[in-house]
Amino acid sequence: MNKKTEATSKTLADLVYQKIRTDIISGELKASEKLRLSNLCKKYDIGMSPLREALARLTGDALVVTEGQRGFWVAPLSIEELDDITNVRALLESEALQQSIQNSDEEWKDELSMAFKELTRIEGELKGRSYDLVPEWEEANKVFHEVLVSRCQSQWMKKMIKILIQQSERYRRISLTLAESKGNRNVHDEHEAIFHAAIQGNILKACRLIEVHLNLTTDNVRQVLEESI
Amino acid sequence: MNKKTEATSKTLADLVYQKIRTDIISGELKASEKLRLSNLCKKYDIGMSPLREALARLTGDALVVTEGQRGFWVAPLSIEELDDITNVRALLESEALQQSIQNSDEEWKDELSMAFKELTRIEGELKGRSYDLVPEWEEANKVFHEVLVSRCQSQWMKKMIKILIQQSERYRRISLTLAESKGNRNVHDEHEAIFHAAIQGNILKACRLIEVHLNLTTDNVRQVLEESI
DNA sequence: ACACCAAAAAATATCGTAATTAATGGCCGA
DNA sequence: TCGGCCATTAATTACGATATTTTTTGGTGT
Repeated sequence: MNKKTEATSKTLADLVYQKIRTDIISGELKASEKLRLSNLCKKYDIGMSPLREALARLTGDALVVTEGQRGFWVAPLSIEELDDITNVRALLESEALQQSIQNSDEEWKDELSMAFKELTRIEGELKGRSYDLVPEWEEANKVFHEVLVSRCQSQWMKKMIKILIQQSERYRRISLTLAESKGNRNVHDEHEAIFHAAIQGNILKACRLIEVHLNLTTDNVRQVLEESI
Repeated sequence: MNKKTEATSKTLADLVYQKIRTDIISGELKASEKLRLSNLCKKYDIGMSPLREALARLTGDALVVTEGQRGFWVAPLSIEELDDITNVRALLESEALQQSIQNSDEEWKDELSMAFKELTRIEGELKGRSYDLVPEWEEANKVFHEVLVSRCQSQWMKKMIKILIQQSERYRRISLTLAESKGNRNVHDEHEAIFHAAIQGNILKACRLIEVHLNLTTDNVRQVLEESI
């Protein structure tokens, strides 16, 4: 069907999987929305086979739910699940951070410093404006959190954290489209505190701080969600 | 193709997903084995479409791995991963047990007592023979562990524990086909200790015991695996 | 004769389309 | 109003076409 799909070792199923995942997390595909296969075929310009494969994989990520012979839906959102996700994520991410700090070396500290510096730089350029939905900040924020736990040796821990972050992101992104986030919070200071504790090897403090950080983010999201329901 | 598939709200993709999963966990499909699609079509008497869907879902469970245009393989086994899985499982399962105990009520204690009694009964009937691979014992063991964490409110915790148990099971089952497990261990006593601690609401003790229990099982499996590699 | 590479052939995975099967909704009669 | 029946819609699956990877083959140079 493609004449010379150069530089593409990926399958169409892969590509559409990523596209749909992005669209669910961004909220373009709305929570609980029915996913009609023929519509998606047109929308993503693709056949049934790769589409179904992609949806099957998204079901594994809990971004899509499916029922017998009745089709697929975007997974619903709920405040209960948001809290659940946050709790499990805090448990896993603080454990991963602990291990990461225990395995830390100079290289890690350099990487972390650079990630924090980059984040700070972007925040400076935004001069007071909200960070949310600014792509560069989103990316730098993601990198900072990834580097934090990067020295954790457990592949399974990382795999699960990845899924949970995906879920959190969906809640956060969707809450941002519903209302401007309340500015009574200094995310930069939270990051800075985590950064210093991590660099200093203060495991307990770093873990406590990251748990607080996750919970504060969730508090924001929950507030918006509660109002909008 | 089926005239009246009554009592079956399940799709073919569902059925073959379960079959293949069972065969991977039991070891009938061997670790790292290449899964040739046409072979599987014949073996499970099914078409490509539902087969591919099933494999996509199994990829999400990390029981199958896939690479671009090169197909599917049964996920490989390694001692490193076994240890990884055990550690994460211990972390999550002891947290879940803690929550379960905190939410415990009389009904839970009854259920747990019954599950333990049933397990004990079956062990009595086996009179010294190894429990492993005896279907009734396997089932009762599974039920006991499930009831233990059943009052944990976190759906995500349970979802992840389920995946990890699946993985552990694969390692355990496969190690049993490689060698008779060493009998220098009293699984019944371990269960009994966990049971009593849980019933008495001794959270710390119960959590410590279940961690030890998981690690002892892994020690057995690791021993067999090390020898056979 | 042997290693190395290129090109053809075979095997296999992937995908689009069409046929099959099940669920849904409306209509009619009780 | 309540079922039951049929038409419509949609999901599921089979199958055939295409693209990709792997293996084999044959040729070339050392």
